[in-house]
Amino acid sequence: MQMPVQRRTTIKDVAEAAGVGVATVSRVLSGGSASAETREKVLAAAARLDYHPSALGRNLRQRRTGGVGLLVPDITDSFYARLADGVLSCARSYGEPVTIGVTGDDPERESEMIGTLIEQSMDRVIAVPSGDGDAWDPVLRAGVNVVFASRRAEPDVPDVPAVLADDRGGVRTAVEYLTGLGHRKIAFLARRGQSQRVAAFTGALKALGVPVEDELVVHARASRDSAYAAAAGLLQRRPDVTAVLTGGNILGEAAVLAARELDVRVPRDVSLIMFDDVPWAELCSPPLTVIAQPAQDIGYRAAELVLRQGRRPRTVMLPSELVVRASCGPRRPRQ
Amino acid sequence: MQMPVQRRTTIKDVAEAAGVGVATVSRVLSGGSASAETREKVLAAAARLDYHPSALGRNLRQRRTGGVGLLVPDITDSFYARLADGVLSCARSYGEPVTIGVTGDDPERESEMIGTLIEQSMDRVIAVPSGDGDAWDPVLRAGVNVVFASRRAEPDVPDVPAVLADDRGGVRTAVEYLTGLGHRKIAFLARRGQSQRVAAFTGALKALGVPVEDELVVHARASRDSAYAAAAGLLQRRPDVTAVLTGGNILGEAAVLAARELDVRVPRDVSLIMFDDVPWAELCSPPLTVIAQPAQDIGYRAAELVLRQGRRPRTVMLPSELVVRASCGPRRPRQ
DNA sequence: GTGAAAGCGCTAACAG
DNA sequence: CTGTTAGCGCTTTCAC
Repeated sequence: MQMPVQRRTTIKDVAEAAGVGVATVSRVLSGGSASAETREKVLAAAARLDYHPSALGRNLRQRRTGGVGLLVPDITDSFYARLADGVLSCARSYGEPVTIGVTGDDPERESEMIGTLIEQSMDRVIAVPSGDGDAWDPVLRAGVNVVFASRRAEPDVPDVPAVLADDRGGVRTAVEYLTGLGHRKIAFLARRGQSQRVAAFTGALKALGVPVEDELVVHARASRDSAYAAAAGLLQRRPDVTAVLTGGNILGEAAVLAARELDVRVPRDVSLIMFDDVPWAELCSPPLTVIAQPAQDIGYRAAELVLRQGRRPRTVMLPSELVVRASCGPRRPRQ
Repeated sequence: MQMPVQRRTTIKDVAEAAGVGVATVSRVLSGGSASAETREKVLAAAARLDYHPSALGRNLRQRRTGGVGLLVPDITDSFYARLADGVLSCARSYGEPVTIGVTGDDPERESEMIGTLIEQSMDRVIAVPSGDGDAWDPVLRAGVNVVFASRRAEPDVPDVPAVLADDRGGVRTAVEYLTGLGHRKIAFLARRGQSQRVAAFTGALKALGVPVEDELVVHARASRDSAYAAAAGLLQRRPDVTAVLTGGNILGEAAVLAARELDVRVPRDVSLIMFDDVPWAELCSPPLTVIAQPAQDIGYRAAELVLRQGRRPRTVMLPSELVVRASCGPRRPRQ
């Protein structure tokens, strides 16, 4: 049994039904000039036939795809989900569809997705770049409008605006808070590619006269497993560490889990600050002190930047904020 | 200063460069038959010119859009994020882009998004339907391939396959577990539209000979605020309730928060079971007992259904599982 | 103010 | 095996 597929109503059908030319229909429907009478007829016919203009035809003609592409490392990560939500929400108000791609923070996969996007003639892309800034070169030359969100590419791509949270400020505040509690052996659990935050971290330590140990900066890949391994490894290897700062909420989750597993008490044995606020930070035991970032705003602003044609500001910096809850305490040597 | 936008390389350019006709290029690139020599020339020319076929042209010609549309209530909800991740992951293996829309569980917004999708000529859609089954009628008649994920529409739309988790089984197991612990006053915090689960809930109670009180089924809207209000309201209004089952993780979050705020201890004063397992359920204090659903699988399977052309099974049911942690205890009257 | 016609980039007939 | 041709549905000159 075959589903009775009805042929799509086209602009031509409407033109015939209204007794006018196709050009007129097009004009009326896109707000061009037409006599009141004609407009009336066209609108009536369109409504009667339940006509929906085909984005395909329009886009082909205009050599561009409506809609925006969005590339995030992991949609399962609450931070990126909120960022995506911001993008979606802004795009909706422009009536633009958004096509999403997950890069897994893998430069190769990222290029692959970029390929798909330009194949779709997407001419506006928001990305949390995972990889090689060079990968963006062909895209830019193809005239695609790119905005980076949450981080820049490395090496940096000039001419691409970005919407960022103030990592530096966040890290500095956190480190000051921790040193204020007496901590000296502070570790940083980072995701690969968070060199920005790592730099801010070591910079903050130096500024406060705390010696920097390279070994206390630990890198993990994007996956939960890798995060857990990194966290557990750190806690076991360095019992002298009394405070940990994590570069993201997946890493924070891993740190809490690892600490619990290894019977390291938070905040008694080690203080913990996590990058990015998530709903569960408050439900956690103990409730986690975090560096909150306006994930949703970042997405929204990035979408605005890419959707609003006209002059484009170079870069937008949004504030981070230290939200103190109960995962930090005064330094008490663990061993 | 104007960005030097280079005109897109078209199939015609490649044809000229290779000294063949456009049809030949098309054939070679889509795996049709051609002499080894010609194929060579075409491929070389394509590579040299960095040619990427335009999906726009192809789709217009073929009267369909590659790619699949995905409609979820809230991408910020970890369950739907994981579902989306499953879809994305499957789609990627088919090389299909996915366009995502957030419905906010609002039928009106859902219709709006459906409109956008058919305007894009999307001919394959995966949806967690929020509303009116009737809204899907025009879509189906337009020949769009729809698969529902995680729930069906109401009133149900025939001919639309669905990938579901076994709600019924999950609820029954949970209720049995709770009654086994001695609980009789069990409340169900539901999102609007979860009539399936509510029915399973009351059904399970009846089967166990526990009297059903309508007032113990509380409905909330999709937002966190509404969820919190519902949870807090229930806990205050009915101090005789000793166990709560929540229809989703946002509601679970709200219940934990409300209980904490109202100084109701879990599981001492009230036992709590949440629908859907999320990473933070384990980090919560106490760790939450949950009905786990294979969110990612649901998405993946739904994508498979919609992408694999050919015979389409009616419906797929995936198992739910009760994961016992520490949020339930024996009944102890609260007042 | 309105219609006819020319494509946008591609594929599928249809000839050769 | 390959080239020519006719559109897919739409917008946009360009005449009238």
